[in-house]
Amino acid sequence: MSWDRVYRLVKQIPRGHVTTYGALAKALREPGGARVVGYAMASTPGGQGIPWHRVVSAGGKIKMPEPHASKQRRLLETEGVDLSRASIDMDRYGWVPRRPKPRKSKAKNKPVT
DNA sequence: CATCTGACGACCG
DNA sequence: GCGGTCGCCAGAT
Repeated sequence: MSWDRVYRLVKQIPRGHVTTYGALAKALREPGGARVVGYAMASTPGGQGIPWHRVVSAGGKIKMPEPHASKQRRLLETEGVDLSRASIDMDRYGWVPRRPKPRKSKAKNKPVT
């Protein structure tokens, strides 16, 4: 799993919606790589059009060192996401990332069956 | 090449 | 419902 894949998925998040690190990881078939996704966000070059603020932790809660947390909340509110609750209403704003294309590493020709 | 860290997730108390 | 611990994968040193 490369971060590049994560970035690509995050960029697909529609405005006004959010997803979770785990959801992205699962979308990439890496259920245990949730932290890798988060780490990828932390490493976001910035200015690359990557809406990292649309990515929250499981349950729709924002967990991250300030000042990013505050900034994320403000950005989400700007997109119309209701942060009034203790956690974001994933049932309402939760967006499920699509499978980009589960490429099996190399385009290895499958020997005729 | 081996070891530590890290925008996390799930479970236990 | 909240805080602490272990496990997870990939990168950086």
